[in-house]
Amino acid sequence: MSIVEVARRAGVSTATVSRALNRPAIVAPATREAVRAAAHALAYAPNESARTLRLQKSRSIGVLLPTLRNPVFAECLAGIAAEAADAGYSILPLTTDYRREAEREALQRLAARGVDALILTVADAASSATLAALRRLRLPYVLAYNRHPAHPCVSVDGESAVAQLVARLCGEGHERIVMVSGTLAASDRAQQRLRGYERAMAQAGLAPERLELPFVEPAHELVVARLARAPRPSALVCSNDLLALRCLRAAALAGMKVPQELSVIGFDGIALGRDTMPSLASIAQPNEEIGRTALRCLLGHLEAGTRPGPAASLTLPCTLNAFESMGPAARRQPQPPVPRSPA
Amino acid sequence: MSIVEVARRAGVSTATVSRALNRPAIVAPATREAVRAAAHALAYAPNESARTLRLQKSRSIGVLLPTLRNPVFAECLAGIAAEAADAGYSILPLTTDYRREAEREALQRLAARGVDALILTVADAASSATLAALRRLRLPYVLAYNRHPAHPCVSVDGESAVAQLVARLCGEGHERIVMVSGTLAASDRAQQRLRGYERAMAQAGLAPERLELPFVEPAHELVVARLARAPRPSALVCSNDLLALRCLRAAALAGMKVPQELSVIGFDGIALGRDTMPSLASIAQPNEEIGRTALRCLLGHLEAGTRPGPAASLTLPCTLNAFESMGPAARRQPQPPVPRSPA
DNA sequence: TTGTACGCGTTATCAT
DNA sequence: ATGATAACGCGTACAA
Repeated sequence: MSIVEVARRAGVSTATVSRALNRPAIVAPATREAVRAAAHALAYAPNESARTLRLQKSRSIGVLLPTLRNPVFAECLAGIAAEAADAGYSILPLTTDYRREAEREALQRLAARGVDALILTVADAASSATLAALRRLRLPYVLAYNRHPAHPCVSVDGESAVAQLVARLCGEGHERIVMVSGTLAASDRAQQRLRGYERAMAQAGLAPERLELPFVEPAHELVVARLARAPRPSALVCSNDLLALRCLRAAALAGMKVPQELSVIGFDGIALGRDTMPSLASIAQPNEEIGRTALRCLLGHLEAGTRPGPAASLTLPCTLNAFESMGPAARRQPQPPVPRSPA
Repeated sequence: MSIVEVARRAGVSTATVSRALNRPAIVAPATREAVRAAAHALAYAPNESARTLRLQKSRSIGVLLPTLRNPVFAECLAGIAAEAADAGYSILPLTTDYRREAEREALQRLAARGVDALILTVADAASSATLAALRRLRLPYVLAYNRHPAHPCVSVDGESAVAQLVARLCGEGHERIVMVSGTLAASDRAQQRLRGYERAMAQAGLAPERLELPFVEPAHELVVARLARAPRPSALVCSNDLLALRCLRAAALAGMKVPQELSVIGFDGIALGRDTMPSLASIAQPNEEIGRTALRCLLGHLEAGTRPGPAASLTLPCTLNAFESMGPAARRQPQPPVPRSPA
């Protein structure tokens, strides 16, 4: 089913077939149609490997993500995949499970596969050996979620978003706000969010407090234990939605009403947060849009024959989903009950 | 950075380089080491496109899934990806968003990319035009989640699992059990689960009742409305966990206590179900294992030069996660309160 | 044990 | 407007 069969069937040379299919304008209408008919009849599809070898372009994009078990990255990949499909590109996804060695290996494999460009989320852009290796390969790339002045990044300003959130919480009377995060070493995003929290707390003159949760295990107990201990927090700002969901459960286990006695806010805005009870307040990132944007950025540069540099970085807006799990702080002194009917 | 440079640097022919790297046993130890040193020094990685063209094998597997937004498929893909990485294979994932036309297109693209085999989840195996086209391509493939006697499938027996669950619920006093499902046309799995429900209800002499929820929207209102109407259900058996989560929320909105007044059971066993309040009871599928198994099955056949047939089908066990959201039916007649201390 | 030469399927260059 | 041909990088049959 190669171009040779099509050529034979259409009674032309292989060169003409190639031209008729790739640059229809430069062949005679009659031959063009003959070729098309033959190709259609044989259900001919050009062999992409041969094409890649010849053109030194694979029309494929490598994607390096920490995991697909976190809906954030699954959604991002969905965005990348949709946009790639539209443009006739394929994607080669590889996950690292947050292991730094895995990043290097994956990069090698993607390079060998001849991807035209890469979208990646690394553990820590500042210290990444992977990025150093990537620069040497001179492959176009864009980071997703990571933020670093030396690299082209499609990301959100998590630090400011968290700072704004904390400021808002303070404005609503919260004084005991605890930041819940996972293993900081695994994610520069978590570090940025923590910075935003610390900045806002300092500005409000409040003492910061951090609760670090082990990565894999639900670990509700740790949260429950903290919630039971005085001074009890009035708000939990969580580094991501998966943690926030666990905090919601922990609050229930600890017997604290959300949001009356405790506000819980996540980060990511995963779709499932709309279905919980209470629904999960969260700083929502446009995950799918991050993927789509990163891919479009790359394609633009590929067409132009250039590579995205730090100047190509884009900061997408995140929005606060002020859902049910957040509210103003409970008053310190309980008020008398509101009378049923106006006096 | 081709094999030519390595050959030059090692002072041998390209043929020797190829042999030294692919079949080390048949070259002299000294040359072998020289070649390895040169390859290492140049960070040489064989061009996969050239290799694919020459060998007519791409060491890549196409993966066709409905969506990545449902954690079920994201987890499955993670399993496929992990197993593929171990075996030195790449994966090319494409999603269809439950659109049947998209299945055909995707198949064409995967074939053009020269994948060695395919793993796919189609809307409905019985009526799939995609599967017909696939057979004509003579590409090895395995269906994941789909179940059909004419195809090799890695799946679970959802029908029996739901039937058993319903039987158990009946045994625990439930009499008003409603099945909640999405658009049936989009998924033969949902149809099978419904059959299991209907069978068990018939066996118990109970009247079946189905609540169909529109696919995308949360649609809590529909569930709330049904919960408010007499006769109120005592149990909701949901076709998947995403629906079940919504039912959990709907129950809270309707003021029904779970599981005391209403049991809610899902299907899939997504990881997030452990973190909700109450935790989500669910018939858990081994999603990741389904992916891994499908891939291993394919690789085994690729090695043997054969193609999996219907006889290669595997049914993996699913397990009932009897978490907090399910319990025995409330007694019809309220009992007198239990005395605090024994008489 | 190693080297030479060919072909995998495609597209671009250069003739015609 | 079309055809012949070389080249992309690799693995292998065959020759040495």
